[in-house]
Amino acid sequence: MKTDLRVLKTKEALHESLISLLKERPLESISITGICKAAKINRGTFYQHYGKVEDLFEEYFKEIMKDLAESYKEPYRHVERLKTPALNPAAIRIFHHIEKYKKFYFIVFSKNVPLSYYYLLFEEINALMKQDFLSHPLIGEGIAIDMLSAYQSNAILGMVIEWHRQDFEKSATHMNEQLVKILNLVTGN
Amino acid sequence: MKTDLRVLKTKEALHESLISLLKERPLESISITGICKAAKINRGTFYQHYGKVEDLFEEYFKEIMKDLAESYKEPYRHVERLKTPALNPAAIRIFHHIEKYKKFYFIVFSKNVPLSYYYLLFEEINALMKQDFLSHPLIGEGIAIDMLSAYQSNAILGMVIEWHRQDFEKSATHMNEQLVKILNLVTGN
DNA sequence: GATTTTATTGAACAACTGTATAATAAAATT
DNA sequence: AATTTTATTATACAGTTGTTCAATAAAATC
Repeated sequence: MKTDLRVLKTKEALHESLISLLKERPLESISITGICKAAKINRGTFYQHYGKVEDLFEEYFKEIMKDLAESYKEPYRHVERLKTPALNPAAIRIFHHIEKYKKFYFIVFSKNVPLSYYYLLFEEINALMKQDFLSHPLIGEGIAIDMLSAYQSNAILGMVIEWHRQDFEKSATHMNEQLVKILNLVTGN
Repeated sequence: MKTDLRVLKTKEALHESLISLLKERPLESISITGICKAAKINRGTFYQHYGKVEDLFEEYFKEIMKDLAESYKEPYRHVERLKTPALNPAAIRIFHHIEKYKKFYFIVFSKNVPLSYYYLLFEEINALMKQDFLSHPLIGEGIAIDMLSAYQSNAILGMVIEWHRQDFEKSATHMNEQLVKILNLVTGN
């Protein structure tokens, strides 16, 4: 009794409708009425599952982030582990993940979108960063581990913000190189 | 011919109306119609200056951020400059500034608010961070200065996010201490 | 102080929002 | 296969949104 087929069909139709509308115009100009018309779903049904257009996008965005989460499980073949505690799987994967889903991250980092998308991404990276710190007990005196991981996670997202500001022109590999250089600089090369 | 008195009055009335409504209910539940009724301003006049409720809040938020910008001009009396390049005036002042305007930053960092507020804060800190890096030419090989400053600025905002998540319970002074400790750790104490 | 400029008002309109209800259709359960 | 449960639909309604327009009032300019 978990997933009624009708609900699955409805959500699928709404998802596809949103995606197809997003190819034509920006998120903020898309109305609930418009999505429902395109999806041939009653507007009342939309409200049974979501409250606003952004909630629908958020659900879709979570799907995309699953790809990020799963990519951690792979052994990191291509990048050998560096001595710095900040360069962990989260950091290594994030740029390539974003590059892969460029189109969506253009939206996720756009001005008029709710802060909640940013938080979703932050929480994902932060959780892995924290986990990595906990398994490397080399951390220091009187520092709240939550603060440290928030610091490091968001530092990487800062690079993503700058990357987005430059329309994701640089490659993910280049971003990783920049990160390594910054970490080497900051760790006192 | 710069500031028509009527415009000033209108904006002032709308600002005050928004602030007073914010004391009762959250930003997302406040309508343009409601603000205008309370301000005794015609709704059409609102649209002459803003597009949505969030734009009005943004204007108010910019006023508050002027306080942050101005606080840099004071000599930093209370904190002696540390050797690390990351601890600059921006970093030093930010926590106290946010503590001072707690109520507004609860909104600025809330989930359903547009990402643009976050960006405003980021840009403010980032500009100062960059400026500080440029005056300290000790920066390294092949690192884009924009990336480095984005990294450092947003790292600090990461701490603010965690701080907000804990309802700003810790003091600004405590946050500054945490920052110094993290920088000492990361710089290789 | 008279004139010009322009912001504000009030009204009206179509579209969208958010909510509710009864009827229907499609699943799940037995 | 019959029954029960529940998601979807169709419809309706009051309120909000975004826009336009002529009339008015308040500033700026001369």
